[in-house]
Amino acid sequence: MAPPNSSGVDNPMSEFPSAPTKLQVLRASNLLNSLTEDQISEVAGASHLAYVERGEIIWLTGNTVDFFGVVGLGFVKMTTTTAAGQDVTTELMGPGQVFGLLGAVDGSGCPQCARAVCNSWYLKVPKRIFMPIFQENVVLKEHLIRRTTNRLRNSHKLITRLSSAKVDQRLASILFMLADSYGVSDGNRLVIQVPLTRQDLSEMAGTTVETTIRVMSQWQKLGWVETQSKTIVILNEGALSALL
Amino acid sequence: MAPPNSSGVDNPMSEFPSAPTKLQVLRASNLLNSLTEDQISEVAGASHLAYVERGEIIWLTGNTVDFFGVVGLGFVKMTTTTAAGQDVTTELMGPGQVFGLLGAVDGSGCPQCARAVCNSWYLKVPKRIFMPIFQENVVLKEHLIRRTTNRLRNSHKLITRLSSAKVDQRLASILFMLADSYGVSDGNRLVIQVPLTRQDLSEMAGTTVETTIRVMSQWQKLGWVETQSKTIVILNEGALSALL
DNA sequence: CAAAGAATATGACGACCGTCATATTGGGGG
DNA sequence: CCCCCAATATGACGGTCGTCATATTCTTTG
Repeated sequence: MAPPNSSGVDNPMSEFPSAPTKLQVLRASNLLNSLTEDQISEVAGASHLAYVERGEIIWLTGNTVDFFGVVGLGFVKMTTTTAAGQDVTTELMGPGQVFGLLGAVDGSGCPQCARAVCNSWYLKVPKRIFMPIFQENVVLKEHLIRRTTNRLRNSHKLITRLSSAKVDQRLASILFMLADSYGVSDGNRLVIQVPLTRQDLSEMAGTTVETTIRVMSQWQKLGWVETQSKTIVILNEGALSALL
Repeated sequence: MAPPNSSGVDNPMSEFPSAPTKLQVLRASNLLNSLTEDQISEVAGASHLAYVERGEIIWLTGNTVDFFGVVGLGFVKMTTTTAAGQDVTTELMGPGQVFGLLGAVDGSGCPQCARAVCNSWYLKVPKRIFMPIFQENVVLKEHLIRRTTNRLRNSHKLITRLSSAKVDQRLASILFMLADSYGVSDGNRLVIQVPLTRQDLSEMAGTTVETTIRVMSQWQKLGWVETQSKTIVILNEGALSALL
């Protein structure tokens, strides 16, 4: 994958999203922005911006990699493939979010696959450079506890939904979760600025593409949601909430 | 609940399990045993052993408590109740395991309900005493990162199962997970020393009691498992594995 | 020991949704 | 512009398992 224009300037002639700078990525990370300026400079200097296209695999489950990632622009999903060949998305990482750091900290490598949801930029932070900094930084450890706790909490919520909710409830719940993190209100419209296919949604909801399409199609006909190529818009929050 | 004999001596006249000592509980915790001897003594001195009976609630979701728990003897399950009134167990804490500490660390209180699976002893550790010790202890923070990461990993595994596996596969998977943590090999028998009802299993497998009973009943008829009042025994690992 | 309650067992029925198939639409590339 | 592929839409069918009901067994309590 030839790197596109990474000068930080939006190039209207190019289809690629403009690359953020390494410093921008690190400063946008609410986990890593607790590093000192010197440490941020050191990490930025040793890191590399990488570009991935939609669907591209960053690493596979069980791979050994010498870096962890920070999403700069776009989204990365953490997935597991079942014995039956079905993909399950356990987490979606958006801009500023770190992925793969825990594997570095506990030496377990890559317990899940990391794959780009859309064309994205991410920062590859070398473990070799980062881990000594991590070892000396108590505040970063505290932040990591909090971040990991938050992720555990979200996992518990997902478990609860998967255990008992009907598919439509699960999908509504996912839309609200996405709106919480990546939604923008625009009048009566709640615009989820994540470019997700029905396949992506189905992997998060523990169902099949066909079922996801059916539910979303019905909601579109009812005027409850609207989808465009890069967004999902919640038009009737009340109706979706009432499903829960 | 009147505290039973807590002298540390097994009383054959009593139906209550014998109480461990506070020091035993702390030393058995692979998270808390990284404290210094002085800190362990301080924590033990300020803590109280508590006894709960089967089904008893230690705290409800949303409660505010001034302690976290360490299981001494028995098991505690962390549950959420759905809008439809169904209980979902996200985690099972056994002897030596800490519950509620993350709520203390991040100030979120009790995001889940803690309930005794069987008659159990646990240590109530006052947050007021513990948190200053925690703040000064980098090794404990590192251990907590690891522990929380491990729990997050296990949650991802559960999510994967719930997303796509059939009920029998889910139950088999849960039996193996339990055997991993709490199983003892005895010849060809893998004895899971956790006293779980079909209700408990169903809450962990995201299904109903009736369905759990059907599956387990069938496996008993096939000679694959055997259940007694306090244990589940895997008799045919191969057959259960083949379901996965 | 007897009674009560909890846990387990089982049957009947139907709803949810997965599977398989086919058609249509939308987006990207040449 | 055309072609190809991916994404979405929809139908038919059937399997899994949830729901409701009832019976039996086991455990606990007085």
